[in-house]
Amino acid sequence: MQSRTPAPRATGRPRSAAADAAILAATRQALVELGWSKFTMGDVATRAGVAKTTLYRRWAGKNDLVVDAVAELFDELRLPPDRGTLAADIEGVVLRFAALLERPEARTALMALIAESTTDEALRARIRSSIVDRQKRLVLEGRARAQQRGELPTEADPEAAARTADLIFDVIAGAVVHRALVSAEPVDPEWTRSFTTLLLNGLTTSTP
Amino acid sequence: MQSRTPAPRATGRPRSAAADAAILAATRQALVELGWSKFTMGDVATRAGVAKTTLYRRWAGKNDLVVDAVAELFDELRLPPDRGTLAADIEGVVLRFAALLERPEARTALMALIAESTTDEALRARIRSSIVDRQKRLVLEGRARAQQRGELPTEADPEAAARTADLIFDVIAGAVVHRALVSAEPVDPEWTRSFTTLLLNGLTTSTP
Amino acid sequence: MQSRTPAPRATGRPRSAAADAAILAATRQALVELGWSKFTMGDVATRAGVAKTTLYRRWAGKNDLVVDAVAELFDELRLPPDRGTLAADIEGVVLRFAALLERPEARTALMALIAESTTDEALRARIRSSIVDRQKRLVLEGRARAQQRGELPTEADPEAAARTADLIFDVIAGAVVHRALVSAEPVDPEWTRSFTTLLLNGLTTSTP
Amino acid sequence: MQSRTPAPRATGRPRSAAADAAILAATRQALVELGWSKFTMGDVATRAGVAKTTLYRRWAGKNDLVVDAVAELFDELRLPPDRGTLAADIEGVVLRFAALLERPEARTALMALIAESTTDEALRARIRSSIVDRQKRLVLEGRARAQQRGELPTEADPEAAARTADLIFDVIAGAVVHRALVSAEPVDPEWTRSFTTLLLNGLTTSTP
DNA sequence: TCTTAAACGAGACGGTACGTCTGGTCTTATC
DNA sequence: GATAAGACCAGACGTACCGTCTCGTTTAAGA
Repeated sequence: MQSRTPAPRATGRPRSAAADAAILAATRQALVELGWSKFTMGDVATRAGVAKTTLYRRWAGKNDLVVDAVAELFDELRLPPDRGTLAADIEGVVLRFAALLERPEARTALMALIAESTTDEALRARIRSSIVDRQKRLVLEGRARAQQRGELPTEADPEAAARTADLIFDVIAGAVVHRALVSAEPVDPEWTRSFTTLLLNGLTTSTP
Repeated sequence: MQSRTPAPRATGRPRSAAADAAILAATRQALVELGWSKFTMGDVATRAGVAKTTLYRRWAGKNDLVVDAVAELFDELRLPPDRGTLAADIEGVVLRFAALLERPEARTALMALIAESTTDEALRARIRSSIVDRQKRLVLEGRARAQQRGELPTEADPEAAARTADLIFDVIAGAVVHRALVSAEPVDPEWTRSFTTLLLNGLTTSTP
Repeated sequence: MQSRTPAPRATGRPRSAAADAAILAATRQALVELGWSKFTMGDVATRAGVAKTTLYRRWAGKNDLVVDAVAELFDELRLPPDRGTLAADIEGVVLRFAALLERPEARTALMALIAESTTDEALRARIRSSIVDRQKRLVLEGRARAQQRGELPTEADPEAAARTADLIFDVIAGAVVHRALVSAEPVDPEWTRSFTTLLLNGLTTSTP
Repeated sequence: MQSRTPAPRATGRPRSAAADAAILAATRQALVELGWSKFTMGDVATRAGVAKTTLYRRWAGKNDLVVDAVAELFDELRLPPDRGTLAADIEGVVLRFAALLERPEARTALMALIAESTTDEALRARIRSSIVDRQKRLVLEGRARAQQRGELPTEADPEAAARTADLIFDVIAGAVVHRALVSAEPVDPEWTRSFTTLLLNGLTTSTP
């Protein structure tokens, strides 16, 4: 986020830090109330009690602004305290992720940004670094715990280990997002348990 | 799709079927070239050689039009011919689905529509009936084949069977979409094989 | 008006005379309720219970249709019965003309058509032959009566007589129209008497 | 005209005076080239090198804009220098008024505005205050000169004097407009002399 | 009575303008 | 030099009419 204030200027009126916070809060509020397509920069400025120029001085446009606004939400995601088993850890993170996706500002912004990113490589990079990649640590931490417990073997090849972590991340995040946003069904404890069982045991053995 | 011609009128000049086809084709072309945010109704009309009013006479707006345009793409998805094993069938359908998601019009439209659908219940229903639910048959057909081969047991409870099918659909579709659009990494045969192994055997046994 | 049915066709279904009447009546009604700028062909068609094509089969456009519709009103203008003096005859015709201009359909249509005619020579000719020139007979008849009574001399030069008639027509019609539509003041008996006195006696002698 | 800048704002970027002038000039040019019915706001904006929003920020629509544009023309009308007789003064002002009505932008706009004003009371008031009433001073000045010369008596009753001035204004303006726009005949010196003679001497004595 | 050809209703069609809204920039005066 | 205010250009929005067209149906005159 500090990337957008490239150099600390020595002269003139300093930028208002309060304005930054107000703008990001107003952005999230506007996303909640309006959704993506009715979300406008002018509206955010009004809500934040700020001039439009102040927005554009800090962010290049809608997309950049919203990335920062929702990144703050995703930064709150944490791995739950160690519950003793890999299955419990997975269920915990799935439910926390699902809780995040139930916030309307996250739902609408996330999908819209990904849609925009299909034709905007810079935006894609920004989303990955600000939002997506930060969540991978959850997978890595979870695996480390499981390996300590002896539930998972320690992989020799670090490259293969990274590939597997990416795969698991895509499976977990993808399944939860698809369930919540595409199928539009609740990610409740029951579904979470079924999903975790499938993920751990596989299709051939998880069905009794 | 026939929902947009509510009643077969007996009187007046009939609607041009050629215009319908030209508009849907122009819609896909515009999505490819412009992406979602620069996609405009006027541009589609011009490409299709049609007046803007003709678009609005058939579709209420961008969203409805694009749903129909991309639904035509998804209707082309077919389960590959029986390859003898469940693993091969899964890999086949994953690769076909990934191929579809590599088409820029599908990528950009799908995510944007889902984003819009988070604040538009009618749109969500339209997407489900026109696009999503139709693909579930792939899961059902694949399971039937596997059950005939004896790879999967026949479930007694039909409700539980339906829930499982939904779960598998969310996992497969979600993982592929996430890999392709969020992680923006290729869904190549190697990844597909790893994913299929994980799905069939589970996390605890699939990592040697 | 018959100019719009160029040749009596020998075959096919004949045009409905009832439709003609209904359309002209609907035209006047629409002018009353909507004024010129909100007057639309489609609305007239609906009011007349007729298809738009039926309008365009008979008239080339708004202007032509309205010319015919208001011409019917102006055809009702008659010189009042001989009241014995030129002053009384003038007052009579001024009041009748003013009564016509109080009809909203006449007010709005007349000025609008004249405005259009400034950039449409054919329309100007059509207005003159259908509306304006027909009223000149009122001036000619009035003069003839006055000459018979001896109130006005008989002019020797017929060309000069015609020029004078045109001048008087412009003065009477122009003054009444300007009073009614531009100044938007009532053309009541009092004003009519003042105007007639001025017209007969002139500025230098009419103000006591 | 200043009525459209309701309050002198203290803050924000001030409105461009250059834009105002460019728009009014473009309006007159468009009226000349296109006439009233083909005159469009978008076209004026393009001619003036201005965005459509800039037009609508200042004027509510076509009518208001054109009133201001033609009012500037009418403001140029002046009583000619004193020519020594009332007849000469009248002829002078008639010819100047006629010259104005020969400008296509004045012809087409004036009649169209009057037509619109028949169903729009606010527009009528605007036309009167911006265009019509300002010309009455010509009548008042002319009468004052004539009274000084002794050609006309000084009226005792100021109300009657006002009524007479209004009447003369309607007769002069009405006759000239009718001659120029309805009869579509030239207001040349010959016609002007005949008209002035009629106005001064009346019908009964002006015809030899 | 049976053609037959134009008139008719309905409404879709390609266009064009409307007046509004948004995006992103700029120009003021103020802080 | 940052700020609030708001004017500015550019261009898309969805609507309304225009005048034309294409249907299927109706209707009178001539065969």
